[in-house]
Amino acid sequence: MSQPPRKILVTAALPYANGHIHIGHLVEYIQTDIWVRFQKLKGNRCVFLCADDTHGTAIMIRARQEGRSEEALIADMREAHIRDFDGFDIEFDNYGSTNSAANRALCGDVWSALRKSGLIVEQDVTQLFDVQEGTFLADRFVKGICPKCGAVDQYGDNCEKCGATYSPGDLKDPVSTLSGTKPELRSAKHLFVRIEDLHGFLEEWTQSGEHLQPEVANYLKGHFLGEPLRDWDVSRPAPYFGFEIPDSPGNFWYVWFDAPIGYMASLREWCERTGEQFDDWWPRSISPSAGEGSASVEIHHFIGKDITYFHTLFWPAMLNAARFQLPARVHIHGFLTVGGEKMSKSKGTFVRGRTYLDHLDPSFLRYYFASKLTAKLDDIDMNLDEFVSKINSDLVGKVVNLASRTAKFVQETGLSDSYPVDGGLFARAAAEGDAIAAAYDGCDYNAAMRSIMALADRANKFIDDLAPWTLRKDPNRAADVRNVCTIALNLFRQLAVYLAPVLPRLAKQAGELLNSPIQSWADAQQPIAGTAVSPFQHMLKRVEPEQVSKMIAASQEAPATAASATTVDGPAALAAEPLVAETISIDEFSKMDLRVARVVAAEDVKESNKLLRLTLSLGGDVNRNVFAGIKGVYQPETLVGRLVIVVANLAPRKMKFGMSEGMVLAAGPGGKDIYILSPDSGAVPGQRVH
RNA sequence: GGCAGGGUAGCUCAGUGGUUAGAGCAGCGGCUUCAUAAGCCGCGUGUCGCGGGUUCGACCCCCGCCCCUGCUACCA
Repeated sequence: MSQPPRKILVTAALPYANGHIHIGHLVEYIQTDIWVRFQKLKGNRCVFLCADDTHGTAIMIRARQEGRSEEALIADMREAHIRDFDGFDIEFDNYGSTNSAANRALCGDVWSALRKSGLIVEQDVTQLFDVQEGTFLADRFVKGICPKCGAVDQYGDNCEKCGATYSPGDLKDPVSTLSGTKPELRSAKHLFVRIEDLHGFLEEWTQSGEHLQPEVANYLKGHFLGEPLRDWDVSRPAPYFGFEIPDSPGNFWYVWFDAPIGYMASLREWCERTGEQFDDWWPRSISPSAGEGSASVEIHHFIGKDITYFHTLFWPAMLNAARFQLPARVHIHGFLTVGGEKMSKSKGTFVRGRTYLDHLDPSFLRYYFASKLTAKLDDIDMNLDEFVSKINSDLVGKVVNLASRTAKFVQETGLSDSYPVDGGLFARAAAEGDAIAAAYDGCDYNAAMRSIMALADRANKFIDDLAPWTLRKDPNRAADVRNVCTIALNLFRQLAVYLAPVLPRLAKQAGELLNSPIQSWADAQQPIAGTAVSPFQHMLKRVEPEQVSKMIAASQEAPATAASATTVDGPAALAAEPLVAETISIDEFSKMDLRVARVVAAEDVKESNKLLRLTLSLGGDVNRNVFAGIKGVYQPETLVGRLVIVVANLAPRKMKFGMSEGMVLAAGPGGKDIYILSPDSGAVPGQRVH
């Protein structure tokens, strides 16, 4: 019954600072947050850590395109991430950044341990180099013709058409997607970790059955552990946004080296803030196979299946080599699909967290995901109709309804002075607490939600059978009414405790209603009596399907609008700006390079009262950073995805906020009357306007 | 190609070597009207992907096949 409290360190994967949080990310953060809240409610000591993952080529390139520093970019994104997580009640004990002093120091520690173990080796790596941009090109930044089958537009590492794999040097007619220029082969020194030396350890750790789901263990065994492990390339030559390796000037730690160490850095920051000892929470392990004594801390990582091998091979290898305690468990979840399909920008199912919050209550998503999540790494599907009906019938119709149909009968009197005889209902539900707890602890939230809803059904039937609204008509039965409602409200409160990890707001509201705060999992074991009952207030609004469709519409990339109208147009516009009398030649016109472009990012320039910062794609990976004076007329979110016309050869202009590399065409006199030009549907980014 | 996971009622999913395979939602009929048009009762449906095999008996075990998804380290 009462085990000693566990000491648990929990991490969720670090979101990359290159994009906003979307509902796919939220599967993980909600899953983890529920687990952490559950552990805390159980009385365990639990620390929940996360951070922004900030390094790497993608960040460097994007910052360059936006004409600002990497630091400015990641600072903005971090702020947005924190705001989004907060909106979903995801409560980290510390939210750090991999670009922090703490992380640099810890990377240094781990690095020198690897050096001392003799695991670091040097090898030359030949890669394509973009001379114009002055940077080596990762495979995804090179396109060319497949050397095997001749398919065009293939990435540097493999061909999507014929499936051939090759090295970027083999690619025919390679083109850098950054600059559009032809890259050249150059070789540079890279540093590798010889993890094959740890093969035996990894075999044992991954296959022990204790740390990983069985599918994952099989995957690793089949894919990696069956043959010698290849050396892991952990450095990148300059220029690279990251930490320079102290004993190898000009080389930087690869982003996947410093990202997981970011977990530790976040812990260090938390320790500094709270006075806790780092070594108590992430000890140096004496034994390389990490003893998990009862007194020691358990480390739990929650990740998506896309980053499995980083967390189950490289990371344990690094920890082992540096003699840090290994994770007790890596919990791996699947991807989110919407309506049975991959999230899609054009279908509007690629929903950002922020967009969701503009339309819907975060509790809904928390509950919905909880009802779908199991311990397996299957993908989970978000069916929007089901989403609406689950929220409305489970949460509103079953759970909250228990309170809303009885609370007002006892508002005057409060709960009965002692808990009445209820035929064992409360006790039976209390007895299920351990099973529900086990489901939470084992990440089988689906099972937990099923059990809880079954309890809600029983409670509703109880009220229905006893019909307090009928009893109420007989003045002699006032005590019975009070007793029935006392039971009903206690059953409601019990459910609120069981749901508290998922729905912290509901738990708080239940506490306020009954004037008895929910603070612990054990609160579900004892009924309360004699407390006052506050006036009932709505706890959750039911979902209207229109809210969901609006959210989807707001997430949809604007399709070309087909407007047709036969109207009579007035002369005012022409009068305001008369036609220009002077003519130009076709040659003069053709000096202007007008292009179709797609808005791939749009954001507010805070310091300016007119400007939005737009990132325009001209196709491929050719992007332009353009400032447009349309703030207040267009919401940045509504621009993303739509096609515009840009003057591509307008001389770049340095502005206070960065470089503006073009101009988006719009009609209208200005002020609020600004109308961006769109090409007809069918146009694609990069096409020239003639 | 290989590997992993999945294919169970209209939808989303549970499930176990053994009597007539389940839940929620949707649908249909009734009751109720306290409650956020909420609640309660009753009803239906399924070749449990296909074909073999093991077994007294398989949706669950084995083999083959089909379909879906994902992965396939020096990309993130």
